[in-house]
Amino acid sequence: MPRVLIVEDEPALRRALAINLKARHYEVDAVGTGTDALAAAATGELDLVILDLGLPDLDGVEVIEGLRGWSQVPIIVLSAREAQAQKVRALDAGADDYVTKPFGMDELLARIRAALRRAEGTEPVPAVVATASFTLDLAAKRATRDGAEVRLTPTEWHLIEALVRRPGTLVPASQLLAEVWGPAYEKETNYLRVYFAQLRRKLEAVPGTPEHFITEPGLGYRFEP
Amino acid sequence: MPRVLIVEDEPALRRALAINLKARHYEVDAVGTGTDALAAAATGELDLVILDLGLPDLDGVEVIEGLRGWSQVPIIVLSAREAQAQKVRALDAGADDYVTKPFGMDELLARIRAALRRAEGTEPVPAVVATASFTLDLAAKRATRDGAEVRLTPTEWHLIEALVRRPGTLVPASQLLAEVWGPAYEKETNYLRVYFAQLRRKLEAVPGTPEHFITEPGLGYRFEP
DNA sequence: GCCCCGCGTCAAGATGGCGTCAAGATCGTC
DNA sequence: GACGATCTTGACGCCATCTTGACGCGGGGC
Repeated sequence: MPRVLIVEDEPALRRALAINLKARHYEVDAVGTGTDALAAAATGELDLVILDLGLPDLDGVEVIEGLRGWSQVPIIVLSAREAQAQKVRALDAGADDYVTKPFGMDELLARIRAALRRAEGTEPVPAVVATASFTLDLAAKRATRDGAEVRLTPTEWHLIEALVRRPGTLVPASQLLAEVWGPAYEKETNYLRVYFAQLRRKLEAVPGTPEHFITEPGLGYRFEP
Repeated sequence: MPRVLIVEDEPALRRALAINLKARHYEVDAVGTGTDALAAAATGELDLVILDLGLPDLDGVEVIEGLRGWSQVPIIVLSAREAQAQKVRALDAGADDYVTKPFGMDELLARIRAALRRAEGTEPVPAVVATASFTLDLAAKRATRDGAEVRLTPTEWHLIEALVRRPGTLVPASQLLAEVWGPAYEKETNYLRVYFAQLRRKLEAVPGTPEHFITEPGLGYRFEP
Protein backbone atom coordinates (compact mmCIF):
# COMPACT_ATOMS: atom_id res chain seq x y z
CA MET A 1 0.00 0.00 0.00
CA PRO A 2 1.22 3.55 -0.72
CA ARG A 3 3.04 5.41 2.05
CA VAL A 4 1.67 8.87 2.84
CA LEU A 5 3.31 11.54 4.99
CA ILE A 6 0.95 13.98 6.70
CA VAL A 7 2.45 17.34 7.69
CA GLU A 8 -0.09 19.21 9.82
CA ASP A 9 0.51 21.19 13.01
CA GLU A 10 -3.03 21.07 14.35
CA PRO A 11 -3.28 17.80 16.31
CA ALA A 12 -7.01 17.30 15.79
CA LEU A 13 -6.82 17.58 12.01
CA ARG A 14 -3.63 15.55 11.91
CA ARG A 15 -5.32 12.70 13.76
CA ALA A 16 -8.45 12.94 11.62
CA LEU A 17 -6.42 12.73 8.43
CA ALA A 18 -4.35 9.83 9.70
CA ILE A 19 -7.42 7.86 10.73
CA ASN A 20 -9.18 8.43 7.44
CA LEU A 21 -6.16 7.42 5.41
CA LYS A 22 -5.44 4.36 7.51
CA ALA A 23 -9.05 3.31 7.06
CA ARG A 24 -8.33 3.32 3.29
CA HIS A 25 -5.32 1.10 3.94
CA TYR A 26 -2.67 3.65 3.26
CA GLU A 27 0.48 3.48 5.33
CA VAL A 28 0.59 6.74 7.24
CA ASP A 29 3.32 8.82 8.86
CA ALA A 30 2.27 12.05 10.58
CA VAL A 31 4.43 14.94 11.76
CA GLY A 32 3.68 18.45 13.02
CA THR A 33 6.56 20.59 11.81
CA GLY A 34 8.37 21.31 8.58
CA THR A 35 11.67 20.19 10.04
CA ASP A 36 10.24 16.83 10.99
CA ALA A 37 8.67 16.59 7.56
CA LEU A 38 11.97 17.01 5.78
CA ALA A 39 13.62 14.55 8.15
CA ALA A 40 10.88 11.95 7.64
CA ALA A 41 11.03 12.36 3.88
CA ALA A 42 14.79 11.93 3.89
CA THR A 43 14.71 8.58 5.66
CA GLY A 44 11.61 6.81 4.41
CA GLU A 45 10.34 5.79 1.04
CA LEU A 46 7.29 8.00 0.47
CA ASP A 47 4.65 7.88 -2.24
CA LEU A 48 2.79 11.08 -1.32
CA VAL A 49 3.06 14.11 0.97
CA ILE A 50 0.09 16.04 2.34
CA LEU A 51 1.39 19.40 3.50
CA ASP A 52 -0.31 22.12 5.52
CA LEU A 53 1.13 25.52 4.75
CA GLY A 54 0.51 27.01 8.18
CA LEU A 55 3.41 25.40 10.00
CA PRO A 56 4.98 26.86 13.13
CA ASP A 57 8.62 26.56 12.13
CA LEU A 58 9.09 26.79 8.39
CA ASP A 59 7.20 28.49 5.62
CA GLY A 60 5.32 25.96 3.54
CA VAL A 61 7.03 26.98 0.34
CA GLU A 62 10.39 26.31 1.95
CA VAL A 63 9.27 22.78 2.76
CA ILE A 64 8.18 22.24 -0.84
CA GLU A 65 11.48 23.53 -2.15
CA GLY A 66 13.38 21.41 0.35
CA LEU A 67 11.61 18.30 -0.88
CA ARG A 68 11.84 19.17 -4.56
CA GLY A 69 15.57 19.53 -4.23
CA TRP A 70 15.94 15.80 -4.45
CA SER A 71 12.53 14.10 -4.66
CA GLN A 72 9.72 13.88 -7.20
CA VAL A 73 7.20 12.67 -4.64
CA PRO A 74 3.70 14.14 -5.25
CA ILE A 75 2.81 16.96 -2.84
CA ILE A 76 -0.75 17.99 -2.05
CA VAL A 77 -0.95 21.29 -0.18
CA LEU A 78 -3.62 22.11 2.38
CA SER A 79 -4.28 25.66 3.42
CA ALA A 80 -6.83 27.76 5.21
CA ARG A 81 -5.84 30.80 3.27
CA GLU A 82 -7.83 31.89 0.30
CA ALA A 83 -4.98 34.03 -0.93
CA GLN A 84 -4.42 33.52 -4.64
CA ALA A 85 -0.79 34.53 -4.37
CA GLN A 86 -0.18 31.78 -1.83
CA LYS A 87 -1.60 29.14 -4.16
CA VAL A 88 0.46 30.38 -7.06
CA ARG A 89 3.66 30.35 -5.01
CA ALA A 90 3.03 26.85 -3.68
CA LEU A 91 2.20 25.42 -7.09
CA ASP A 92 5.15 27.09 -8.76
CA ALA A 93 7.46 25.87 -6.02
CA GLY A 94 6.59 22.32 -7.10
CA ALA A 95 3.37 21.35 -5.35
CA ASP A 96 1.13 19.07 -7.37
CA ASP A 97 -2.22 20.16 -6.01
CA TYR A 98 -3.73 22.70 -3.65
CA VAL A 99 -6.81 22.09 -1.52
CA THR A 100 -8.44 24.91 0.41
CA LYS A 101 -9.82 24.37 3.89
CA PRO A 102 -12.49 23.56 4.68
CA PHE A 103 -12.42 20.60 2.30
CA GLY A 104 -14.44 17.44 1.98
CA MET A 105 -12.60 14.24 2.89
CA ASP A 106 -14.03 12.61 -0.24
CA GLU A 107 -12.47 15.28 -2.37
CA LEU A 108 -9.10 15.00 -0.69
CA LEU A 109 -9.13 11.24 -1.08
CA ALA A 110 -10.00 11.61 -4.76
CA ARG A 111 -7.14 14.06 -5.25
CA ILE A 112 -4.82 11.64 -3.46
CA ARG A 113 -5.88 8.87 -5.81
CA ALA A 114 -5.37 11.15 -8.81
CA ALA A 115 -1.88 12.13 -7.64
CA LEU A 116 -0.87 8.53 -6.96
CA ARG A 117 -2.29 7.36 -10.29
CA ARG A 118 -0.21 9.94 -12.13
CA ALA A 119 2.91 9.07 -10.20
CA GLU A 120 2.62 5.36 -10.81
CA GLY A 121 3.04 5.67 -14.56
CA THR A 122 6.29 7.62 -14.35
CA GLU A 123 8.97 5.12 -13.58
CA PRO A 124 12.18 7.10 -13.24
CA VAL A 125 14.38 4.08 -12.59
CA PRO A 126 14.71 1.79 -15.61
CA ALA A 127 15.94 -0.96 -13.28
CA VAL A 128 18.45 -2.34 -15.75
CA VAL A 129 21.40 -4.43 -14.68
CA ALA A 130 24.21 -4.91 -17.14
CA THR A 131 27.32 -7.05 -17.08
CA ALA A 132 29.93 -7.86 -19.64
CA SER A 133 28.05 -10.86 -20.99
CA PHE A 134 24.36 -10.14 -20.35
CA THR A 135 21.80 -7.45 -19.48
CA LEU A 136 18.71 -7.70 -17.31
CA ASP A 137 15.71 -5.37 -17.39
CA LEU A 138 13.90 -6.14 -14.16
CA ALA A 139 10.91 -3.94 -14.94
CA ALA A 140 10.25 -5.16 -18.48
CA LYS A 141 11.34 -8.69 -17.60
CA ARG A 142 13.74 -8.92 -20.50
CA ALA A 143 17.07 -10.64 -20.49
CA THR A 144 19.62 -10.60 -23.31
CA ARG A 145 22.93 -12.34 -23.73
CA ASP A 146 25.28 -11.32 -26.52
CA GLY A 147 22.36 -9.34 -27.96
CA ALA A 148 20.08 -12.35 -28.17
CA GLU A 149 16.93 -12.58 -26.11
CA VAL A 150 17.00 -15.16 -23.31
CA ARG A 151 13.83 -16.59 -21.77
CA LEU A 152 13.72 -16.86 -17.99
CA THR A 153 11.03 -18.62 -16.01
CA PRO A 154 9.07 -16.90 -13.22
CA THR A 155 11.09 -18.57 -10.48
CA GLU A 156 14.33 -17.61 -12.18
CA TRP A 157 13.23 -13.96 -12.31
CA HIS A 158 12.21 -14.07 -8.69
CA LEU A 159 15.56 -15.48 -7.67
CA ILE A 160 17.49 -12.98 -9.76
CA GLU A 161 15.59 -10.07 -8.24
CA ALA A 162 16.26 -11.29 -4.74
CA LEU A 163 19.96 -11.55 -5.49
CA VAL A 164 20.60 -8.58 -7.77
CA ARG A 165 18.99 -6.16 -5.33
CA ARG A 166 22.27 -6.19 -3.37
CA PRO A 167 25.04 -6.21 -5.99
CA GLY A 168 28.38 -7.39 -4.75
CA THR A 169 26.90 -8.37 -1.41
CA LEU A 170 26.66 -11.88 -0.10
CA VAL A 171 23.05 -13.01 0.34
CA PRO A 172 22.57 -15.98 2.70
CA ALA A 173 21.01 -19.07 1.15
CA SER A 174 18.26 -19.08 3.76
CA GLN A 175 17.28 -15.55 2.82
CA LEU A 176 17.04 -16.35 -0.88
CA LEU A 177 14.96 -19.41 -0.14
CA ALA A 178 12.66 -17.51 2.22
CA GLU A 179 12.10 -14.75 -0.29
CA VAL A 180 11.49 -16.88 -3.36
CA TRP A 181 9.86 -20.02 -1.99
CA GLY A 182 8.66 -18.86 1.42
CA PRO A 183 9.96 -19.15 4.98
CA ALA A 184 9.12 -22.83 5.16
CA TYR A 185 11.75 -23.66 2.51
CA GLU A 186 14.80 -22.20 4.27
CA LYS A 187 16.54 -25.58 4.35
CA GLU A 188 15.92 -26.65 0.75
CA THR A 189 19.31 -25.59 -0.54
CA ASN A 190 19.09 -28.03 -3.42
CA TYR A 191 16.54 -25.66 -5.01
CA LEU A 192 19.24 -23.04 -5.19
CA ARG A 193 21.69 -25.47 -6.73
CA VAL A 194 19.24 -26.43 -9.46
CA TYR A 195 18.17 -22.87 -10.27
CA PHE A 196 21.62 -21.30 -10.18
CA ALA A 197 22.77 -24.00 -12.55
CA GLN A 198 19.96 -23.00 -14.92
CA LEU A 199 20.76 -19.30 -14.61
CA ARG A 200 24.43 -19.89 -15.26
CA ARG A 201 23.65 -22.04 -18.26
CA LYS A 202 21.42 -19.32 -19.66
CA LEU A 203 23.46 -16.23 -18.81
CA GLU A 204 27.09 -16.96 -17.99
CA ALA A 205 29.65 -17.02 -20.78
CA VAL A 206 31.24 -20.17 -19.31
CA PRO A 207 28.67 -21.86 -17.05
CA GLY A 208 31.37 -24.02 -15.53
CA THR A 209 33.33 -21.05 -14.19
CA PRO A 210 30.71 -18.44 -13.29
CA GLU A 211 31.80 -14.81 -13.13
CA HIS A 212 28.58 -13.15 -11.99
CA PHE A 213 26.59 -15.68 -10.00
CA ILE A 214 29.13 -16.66 -7.39
CA THR A 215 28.68 -19.40 -4.82
CA GLU A 216 30.13 -18.74 -1.37
CA PRO A 217 30.31 -22.31 -0.04
CA GLY A 218 28.47 -22.76 3.20
CA LEU A 219 27.22 -19.18 3.22
CA GLY A 220 25.15 -18.19 0.24
CA TYR A 221 25.41 -16.51 -3.15
CA ARG A 222 26.69 -13.21 -4.49
CA PHE A 223 25.97 -11.25 -7.66
CA GLU A 224 29.01 -9.61 -9.22
CA PRO A 225 28.15 -6.92 -11.81
CA MET B 1 5.08 26.34 -26.76
CA PRO B 2 2.60 23.91 -25.24
CA ARG B 3 -0.67 23.35 -27.04
CA VAL B 4 -3.77 23.79 -24.88
CA LEU B 5 -7.32 22.79 -25.75
CA ILE B 6 -10.09 24.81 -24.09
CA VAL B 7 -13.47 23.10 -23.84
CA GLU B 8 -16.00 25.65 -22.62
CA ASP B 9 -19.53 26.24 -23.86
CA GLU B 10 -19.93 29.79 -22.61
CA PRO B 11 -18.49 32.03 -25.37
CA ALA B 12 -17.45 34.87 -23.07
CA LEU B 13 -15.41 32.67 -20.76
CA ARG B 14 -13.99 30.71 -23.68
CA ARG B 15 -12.72 33.94 -25.26
CA ALA B 16 -11.36 35.19 -21.96
CA LEU B 17 -9.43 31.97 -21.35
CA ALA B 18 -8.09 31.89 -24.88
CA ILE B 19 -6.89 35.47 -24.71
CA ASN B 20 -5.19 34.96 -21.35
CA LEU B 21 -3.43 31.81 -22.47
CA LYS B 22 -2.34 33.29 -25.79
CA ALA B 23 -0.93 36.25 -23.87
CA ARG B 24 1.28 33.71 -22.05
CA HIS B 25 2.33 32.36 -25.44
CA TYR B 26 0.48 29.06 -25.26
CA GLU B 27 -0.91 27.69 -28.49
CA VAL B 28 -4.66 27.58 -28.00
CA ASP B 29 -7.52 25.61 -29.51
CA ALA B 30 -11.01 26.36 -28.25
CA VAL B 31 -14.21 24.36 -28.74
CA GLY B 32 -17.70 24.54 -27.23
CA THR B 33 -18.92 20.92 -27.10
CA GLY B 34 -17.69 17.56 -25.86
CA THR B 35 -17.94 16.06 -29.32
CA ASP B 36 -15.73 18.74 -30.79
CA ALA B 37 -13.35 18.29 -27.89
CA LEU B 38 -12.87 14.59 -28.58
CA ALA B 39 -12.50 15.27 -32.30
CA ALA B 40 -9.91 17.98 -31.70
CA ALA B 41 -8.00 15.79 -29.27
CA ALA B 42 -7.96 12.91 -31.75
CA THR B 43 -6.42 14.96 -34.55
CA GLY B 44 -3.94 17.24 -32.87
CA GLU B 45 -1.01 16.82 -30.58
CA LEU B 46 -2.18 18.31 -27.28
CA ASP B 47 -0.22 19.05 -24.13
CA LEU B 48 -3.14 20.03 -21.89
CA VAL B 49 -6.94 20.09 -21.84
CA ILE B 50 -9.03 22.58 -19.87
CA LEU B 51 -12.50 21.10 -19.59
CA ASP B 52 -15.72 22.68 -18.38
CA LEU B 53 -18.07 20.06 -16.99
CA GLY B 54 -21.26 21.91 -17.93
CA LEU B 55 -21.29 21.03 -21.60
CA PRO B 56 -24.47 20.97 -23.69
CA ASP B 57 -23.96 17.62 -25.41
CA LEU B 58 -21.94 15.20 -23.28
CA ASP B 59 -21.46 14.69 -19.59
CA GLY B 60 -18.07 15.92 -18.54
CA VAL B 61 -17.09 12.57 -17.10
CA GLU B 62 -17.80 10.94 -20.45
CA VAL B 63 -15.41 13.34 -22.11
CA ILE B 64 -12.71 12.49 -19.56
CA GLU B 65 -13.22 8.79 -20.09
CA GLY B 66 -13.21 9.22 -23.84
CA LEU B 67 -9.85 10.97 -23.65
CA ARG B 68 -8.34 8.64 -21.09
CA GLY B 69 -9.11 5.66 -23.27
CA TRP B 70 -6.06 6.44 -25.35
CA SER B 71 -4.36 9.59 -24.11
CA GLN B 72 -2.40 10.59 -21.04
CA VAL B 73 -2.80 14.33 -21.71
CA PRO B 74 -3.29 16.32 -18.48
CA ILE B 75 -6.89 17.40 -17.90
CA ILE B 76 -7.86 20.34 -15.69
CA VAL B 77 -11.58 20.45 -14.98
CA LEU B 78 -13.52 23.67 -14.49
CA SER B 79 -16.89 23.64 -12.86
CA ALA B 80 -19.37 25.99 -11.31
CA ARG B 81 -20.68 23.24 -9.12
CA GLU B 82 -19.51 22.90 -5.57
CA ALA B 83 -20.75 19.33 -5.41
CA GLN B 84 -18.16 17.04 -3.82
CA ALA B 85 -19.48 14.00 -5.63
CA GLN B 86 -18.91 15.71 -8.95
CA LYS B 87 -15.30 16.41 -8.07
CA VAL B 88 -14.70 12.87 -6.95
CA ARG B 89 -16.20 11.41 -10.12
CA ALA B 90 -14.20 13.69 -12.38
CA LEU B 91 -10.91 13.00 -10.57
CA ASP B 92 -11.47 9.26 -10.48
CA ALA B 93 -12.38 9.25 -14.15
CA GLY B 94 -8.86 10.47 -14.83
CA ALA B 95 -8.86 14.26 -14.44
CA ASP B 96 -5.64 15.70 -13.07
CA ASP B 97 -7.05 18.74 -11.32
CA TYR B 98 -10.34 20.39 -10.48
CA VAL B 99 -10.88 24.16 -10.23
CA THR B 100 -14.12 25.60 -8.94
CA LYS B 101 -15.63 28.70 -10.51
CA PRO B 102 -15.18 31.48 -9.79
CA PHE B 103 -11.43 31.11 -9.92
CA GLY B 104 -8.55 33.51 -10.18
CA MET B 105 -6.75 33.49 -13.50
CA ASP B 106 -3.44 33.48 -11.62
CA GLU B 107 -4.41 30.28 -9.86
CA LEU B 108 -5.52 28.59 -13.06
CA LEU B 109 -2.30 29.57 -14.77
CA ALA B 110 -0.30 28.21 -11.83
CA ARG B 111 -2.21 24.92 -12.00
CA ILE B 112 -1.59 24.76 -15.73
CA ARG B 113 2.12 25.23 -15.12
CA ALA B 114 2.06 22.53 -12.45
CA ALA B 115 0.26 20.08 -14.74
CA LEU B 116 2.61 20.75 -17.64
CA ARG B 117 5.66 20.48 -15.42
CA ARG B 118 4.53 17.04 -14.25
CA ALA B 119 3.75 15.87 -17.77
CA GLU B 120 7.14 16.98 -19.02
CA GLY B 121 8.93 13.81 -18.01
CA THR B 122 6.41 11.36 -19.42
CA GLU B 123 6.69 10.71 -23.10
CA PRO B 124 3.44 10.74 -25.04
CA VAL B 125 1.80 7.49 -26.03
CA PRO B 126 0.96 7.46 -29.72
CA ALA B 127 -2.69 7.19 -30.60
CA VAL B 128 -1.89 4.96 -33.57
CA VAL B 129 0.05 1.74 -33.21
CA ALA B 130 1.27 -0.05 -36.28
CA THR B 131 2.87 -3.45 -36.70
CA ALA B 132 3.77 -5.52 -39.69
CA SER B 133 0.38 -7.21 -39.87
CA PHE B 134 -2.09 -4.74 -38.36
CA THR B 135 -2.68 -1.15 -37.26
CA LEU B 136 -4.60 0.15 -34.26
CA ASP B 137 -6.06 3.64 -33.95
CA LEU B 138 -6.71 3.91 -30.24
CA ALA B 139 -8.34 7.32 -30.54
CA ALA B 140 -10.78 6.45 -33.32
CA LYS B 141 -11.23 2.87 -32.11
CA ARG B 142 -10.40 1.46 -35.53
CA ALA B 143 -8.37 -1.61 -36.26
CA THR B 144 -7.24 -2.80 -39.66
CA ARG B 145 -5.44 -5.94 -40.75
CA ASP B 146 -4.01 -6.24 -44.24
CA GLY B 147 -5.98 -3.09 -45.09
CA ALA B 148 -9.32 -4.58 -44.07
CA GLU B 149 -11.27 -3.24 -41.14
CA VAL B 150 -11.49 -5.52 -38.08
CA ARG B 151 -14.21 -5.22 -35.48
CA LEU B 152 -13.10 -5.32 -31.84
CA THR B 153 -15.47 -5.47 -28.89
CA PRO B 154 -15.31 -2.91 -26.06
CA THR B 155 -13.55 -5.33 -23.73
CA GLU B 156 -11.01 -6.15 -26.40
CA TRP B 157 -10.25 -2.44 -26.84
CA HIS B 158 -9.92 -1.98 -23.13
CA LEU B 159 -7.48 -4.86 -22.91
CA ILE B 160 -5.44 -3.62 -25.86
CA GLU B 161 -5.20 -0.16 -24.35
CA ALA B 162 -3.96 -1.52 -21.06
CA LEU B 163 -1.31 -3.59 -22.82
CA VAL B 164 -0.17 -1.32 -25.64
CA ARG B 165 0.52 1.57 -23.27
CA ARG B 166 3.87 -0.03 -22.43
CA PRO B 167 5.19 -1.44 -25.72
CA GLY B 168 7.81 -4.11 -25.29
CA THR B 169 7.32 -4.16 -21.52
CA LEU B 170 5.83 -7.05 -19.67
CA VAL B 171 2.50 -6.26 -18.02
CA PRO B 172 1.56 -8.59 -15.16
CA ALA B 173 -1.64 -10.56 -15.60
CA SER B 174 -2.99 -9.19 -12.34
CA GLN B 175 -2.51 -5.63 -13.56
CA LEU B 176 -4.35 -6.24 -16.81
CA LEU B 177 -7.21 -7.87 -14.95
CA ALA B 178 -7.40 -5.06 -12.39
CA GLU B 179 -7.44 -2.42 -15.09
CA VAL B 180 -9.97 -4.02 -17.41
CA TRP B 181 -12.29 -5.94 -15.07
CA GLY B 182 -11.54 -4.35 -11.72
CA PRO B 183 -9.36 -5.18 -8.73
CA ALA B 184 -11.67 -7.98 -7.64
CA TYR B 185 -10.84 -9.99 -10.76
CA GLU B 186 -7.08 -10.21 -10.27
CA LYS B 187 -7.19 -13.99 -10.11
CA GLU B 188 -9.41 -14.64 -13.13
CA THR B 189 -6.60 -15.40 -15.52
CA ASN B 190 -8.90 -17.43 -17.73
CA TYR B 191 -10.44 -14.15 -18.91
CA LEU B 192 -7.08 -13.20 -20.33
CA ARG B 193 -6.70 -16.54 -22.05
CA VAL B 194 -10.07 -16.19 -23.73
CA TYR B 195 -9.60 -12.59 -24.82
CA PHE B 196 -6.04 -12.94 -26.02
CA ALA B 197 -7.12 -15.89 -28.07
CA GLN B 198 -9.77 -13.67 -29.68
CA LEU B 199 -7.33 -10.83 -30.28
CA ARG B 200 -4.79 -13.15 -31.84
CA ARG B 201 -7.43 -14.70 -34.06
CA LYS B 202 -8.50 -11.25 -35.22
CA LEU B 203 -5.12 -9.55 -35.55
CA GLU B 204 -2.19 -11.95 -35.71
CA ALA B 205 -1.04 -13.29 -39.04
CA VAL B 206 -0.66 -16.79 -37.59
CA PRO B 207 -2.77 -16.98 -34.40
CA GLY B 208 -1.04 -20.17 -33.39
CA THR B 209 2.38 -18.51 -33.23
CA PRO B 210 1.72 -14.91 -32.11
CA GLU B 211 4.35 -12.29 -32.90
CA HIS B 212 2.85 -9.26 -31.20
CA PHE B 213 0.71 -10.44 -28.30
CA ILE B 214 3.24 -12.52 -26.43
CA THR B 215 2.49 -14.65 -23.40
CA GLU B 216 5.16 -14.84 -20.72
CA PRO B 217 4.02 -17.94 -18.83
CA GLY B 218 3.53 -17.33 -15.16
CA LEU B 219 4.23 -13.61 -15.47
CA GLY B 220 1.90 -11.81 -17.82
CA TYR B 221 1.71 -10.52 -21.38
CA ARG B 222 3.82 -8.33 -23.62
CA PHE B 223 3.02 -6.27 -26.71
CA GLU B 224 5.75 -6.41 -29.30
CA PRO B 225 5.49 -3.63 -31.95
C1' DG C 1 45.08 -41.87 2.94
C1' DC C 2 40.16 -42.35 3.92
C1' DC C 3 35.66 -40.55 4.96
C1' DC C 4 32.06 -37.17 4.76
C1' DC C 5 29.60 -33.16 3.64
C1' DG C 6 28.28 -29.69 0.36
C1' DC C 7 28.00 -28.49 -4.35
C1' DG C 8 27.01 -29.19 -9.37
C1' DT C 9 24.66 -32.05 -12.69
C1' DC C 10 21.15 -34.77 -14.69
C1' DA C 11 16.74 -36.83 -15.47
C1' DA C 12 12.14 -38.48 -14.45
C1' DG C 13 7.71 -37.67 -12.44
C1' DA C 14 4.24 -34.25 -10.65
C1' DT C 15 2.20 -29.94 -11.18
C1' DG C 16 0.00 -26.06 -12.73
C1' DG C 17 -0.69 -22.68 -16.28
C1' DC C 18 -1.98 -22.04 -21.00
C1' DG C 19 -4.69 -22.45 -25.35
C1' DT C 20 -8.92 -24.04 -27.13
C1' DC C 21 -13.69 -24.83 -27.54
C1' DA C 22 -18.44 -24.45 -26.57
C1' DA C 23 -22.47 -23.77 -23.92
C1' DG C 24 -25.13 -20.65 -21.05
C1' DA C 25 -25.93 -15.78 -19.20
C1' DT C 26 -26.23 -11.07 -20.03
C1' DC C 27 -26.58 -6.86 -22.37
C1' DG C 28 -28.09 -3.71 -25.90
C1' DT C 29 -31.01 -2.84 -29.90
C1' DC C 30 -34.75 -2.93 -32.86
C1' DG D 1 -40.59 -9.03 -26.59
C1' DA D 2 -37.21 -11.16 -29.72
C1' DC D 3 -32.86 -11.15 -31.74
C1' DG D 4 -27.84 -10.76 -32.08
C1' DA D 5 -23.57 -9.67 -30.13
C1' DT D 6 -20.86 -9.90 -26.26
C1' DC D 7 -19.42 -11.58 -21.94
C1' DT D 8 -18.94 -15.26 -18.55
C1' DT D 9 -18.05 -19.85 -17.09
C1' DG D 10 -16.56 -24.52 -17.21
C1' DA D 11 -14.12 -28.61 -19.20
C1' DC D 12 -10.25 -30.73 -21.50
C1' DG D 13 -5.56 -31.82 -23.38
C1' DC D 14 -0.95 -30.28 -23.70
C1' DC D 15 3.39 -28.66 -22.41
C1' DA D 16 6.81 -25.82 -19.83
C1' DT D 17 7.99 -25.51 -15.39
C1' DC D 18 8.73 -27.10 -10.93
C1' DT D 19 9.87 -30.64 -7.74
C1' DT D 20 12.35 -34.51 -6.22
C1' DG D 21 15.76 -37.95 -6.03
C1' DA D 22 20.19 -40.04 -7.44
C1' DC D 23 24.98 -39.66 -8.72
C1' DG D 24 29.81 -37.86 -9.20
C1' DC D 25 33.16 -34.68 -7.76
C1' DG D 26 36.24 -32.18 -4.63
C1' DG D 27 37.92 -30.19 -0.44
C1' DG D 28 38.50 -30.37 4.53
C1' DG D 29 38.77 -33.05 8.83
C1' DC D 30 40.13 -37.18 11.18
